[in-house]
Amino acid sequence: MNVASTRDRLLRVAVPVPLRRLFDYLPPENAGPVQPGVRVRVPFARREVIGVVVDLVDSSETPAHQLKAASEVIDQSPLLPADSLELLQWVSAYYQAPPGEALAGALPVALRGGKAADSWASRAWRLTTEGKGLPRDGLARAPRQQALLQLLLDAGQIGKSGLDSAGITTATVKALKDKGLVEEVRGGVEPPPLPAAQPAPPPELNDEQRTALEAVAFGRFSVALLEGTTGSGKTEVYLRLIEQALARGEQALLLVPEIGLTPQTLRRIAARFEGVGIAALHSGLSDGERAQGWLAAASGSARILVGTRSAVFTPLPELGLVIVDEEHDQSFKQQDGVRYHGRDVAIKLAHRRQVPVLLGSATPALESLHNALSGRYQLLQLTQRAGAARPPQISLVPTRGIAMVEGFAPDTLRHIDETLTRGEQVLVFINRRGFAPTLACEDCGWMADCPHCSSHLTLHRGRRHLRCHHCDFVQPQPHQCPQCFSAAITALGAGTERSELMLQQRFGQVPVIRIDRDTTSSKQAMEELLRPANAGKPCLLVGTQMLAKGHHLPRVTLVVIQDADGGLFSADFRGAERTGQLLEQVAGRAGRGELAGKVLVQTRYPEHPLLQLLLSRGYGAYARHLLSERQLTGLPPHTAMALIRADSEEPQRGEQFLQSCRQQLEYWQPPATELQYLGPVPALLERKSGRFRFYLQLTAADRVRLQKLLAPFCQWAEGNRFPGVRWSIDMDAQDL
DNA sequence: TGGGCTAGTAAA
DNA sequence: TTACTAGCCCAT
Repeated sequence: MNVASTRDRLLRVAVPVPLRRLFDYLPPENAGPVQPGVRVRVPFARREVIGVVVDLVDSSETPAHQLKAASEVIDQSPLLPADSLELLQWVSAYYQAPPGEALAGALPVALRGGKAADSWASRAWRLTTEGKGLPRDGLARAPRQQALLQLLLDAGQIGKSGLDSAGITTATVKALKDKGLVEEVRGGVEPPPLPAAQPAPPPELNDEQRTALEAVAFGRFSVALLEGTTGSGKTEVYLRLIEQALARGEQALLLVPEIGLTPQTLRRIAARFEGVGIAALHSGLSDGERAQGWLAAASGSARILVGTRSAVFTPLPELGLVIVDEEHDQSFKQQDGVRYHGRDVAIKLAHRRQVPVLLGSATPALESLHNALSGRYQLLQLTQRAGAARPPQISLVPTRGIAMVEGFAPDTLRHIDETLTRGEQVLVFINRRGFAPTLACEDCGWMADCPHCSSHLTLHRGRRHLRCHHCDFVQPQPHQCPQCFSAAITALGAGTERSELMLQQRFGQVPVIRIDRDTTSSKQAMEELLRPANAGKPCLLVGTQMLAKGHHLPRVTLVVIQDADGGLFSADFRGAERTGQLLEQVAGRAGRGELAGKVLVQTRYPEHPLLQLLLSRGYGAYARHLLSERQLTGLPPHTAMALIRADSEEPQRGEQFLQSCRQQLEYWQPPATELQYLGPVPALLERKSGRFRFYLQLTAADRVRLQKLLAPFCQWAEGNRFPGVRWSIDMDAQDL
């Protein structure tokens, strides 16, 4: 591509607005050559925005007199390379998302504005020509400057870390700079430093781990599902694969769920790969740190990228391996904006780049399991717990008709007591934070409901308020019924706060540690709270699913699941799958060390066939059973599903909009076995933040059929006005 | 009569 | 999404 040919071409720009199209611009006056992937500042309506050039074209559908010129080309070289642009355009097409939003979502926030990409480049210093001409002892009267001069004469240039280790301050550097002897240069971008770690020797692999490792072939595309029981050493397989990728001179991408990226995990990776550039991208970082990590990965200085969902869009020029840990985790699916699934995009990425991808989980998503069983993916299994650990013994504790003590059966309390007496640790899992899920009046039946959502308010006694967990509405805790003024108002049910209090009163001799979103709001809080547990002292941990994932607590020998029934009767067809995953993950926290583990599952329905199946034969058999049920009912993963979601303040508006959608769609594609419509139906949480929510469900024999229908549908819906209605497409929706 | 609010509209 | 405009209400 020569300079003259690019100069006069039009820029096809993805602008960050919710419109499903691109916009063409003239290049700015006196602009040099422009390449796809650079950011540009462009006039848009009556303002200026930052967009990304996705293509250079010779002609435009926009009449020439309407074309405006871009005001500035921000980047010299593409911020997003061609393959990232193509992946993002695929995402935009597959998820029916506006291209500008997909592109903007791929850039770290700090780069979405017009900030220069080299703002995060490391700074280094070297001698100017004049400086180089000085004799070695030319600054004898200023010993510190003399030392720096000698260093620079020997090393050529020196960075911040070099200065630090030589004990030279920036004041000295500035002095030489002012004399015109030293100049600053911009180096590459280095990833932000990780918490310090003690290097640890890698553990021995067992036969299963070795087989799994050997099954992954580098240098070409393949998908493998690593189905490994909790504690079976999946992480060790990941680390060995990463090691191999690094040895091949390639970069490795490790995607983890939102709460999986703990300092503990990062330390483990840092400990294994000392001296290797590792970038971590997660929500706990500042915008600057994120940008720095992203750029370090994009420039190749970071060889390992560990990150949540959105890290899948980070450019990795030498990518050789993709791993998705806990691939079943819900947090991989974006719930608003561009509703992509991180795991599925990771597979697409690996396919495009012709590299292997490994999906790991103790409780695979039915989607992945289906692909593995049908031969599309390779199935690798780890059935033995690593080291001396043995699988926990699981038993049901029936609670129907039993006199319960604040949500605990007498039997359960006895086991807790015995375990603590032995000096071991107990973990109590309650999937509900706060003190109680609602407050009710005993006299008139009033209940504390959210004024904006179709849900109850949760009592948070510590903060003396009622809070809605869906919209964050807060009101002070009432002490009499607002309806009949009776003082007899009771907290119904139990959350983590209430159980913590009760357990404290009963087992006050050991620390009771509560882990939920309310106690771990600050960055380091979780680690801080878990310190006594990690120290191995007897203690009681009470928490929500935050506690269910990824923590290795070798002294926990008893796990109590306070209420297993929640998801068994869910209206969402994925309810049973999720409950199974959660129970298996929580149960997996027991007995990870040398001591045997025990799991108590409290339930009102001990005879429930699904519960029986899960407990007697484990998640593997349970999931395979659910898969056959889904086949009979024609549900994903045996079919493809998309939702058209709509919400409005007035309930009829959203519903009517979806009604017209259905009419339009049926006109294009009448219902048939290969394509079925359901709805409009109200969402499970019908009202949220003052808006009524409905969806129209499309189920098709294959994805292509849905794609072919949804693309024109979006054009149609975008071209029409539906006052008061907000709508979106949710391809492969995970929640109803 | 003008200020302030909302609903509607266009974006290259 | 954002920024602006037309139309409307209501207090002065």
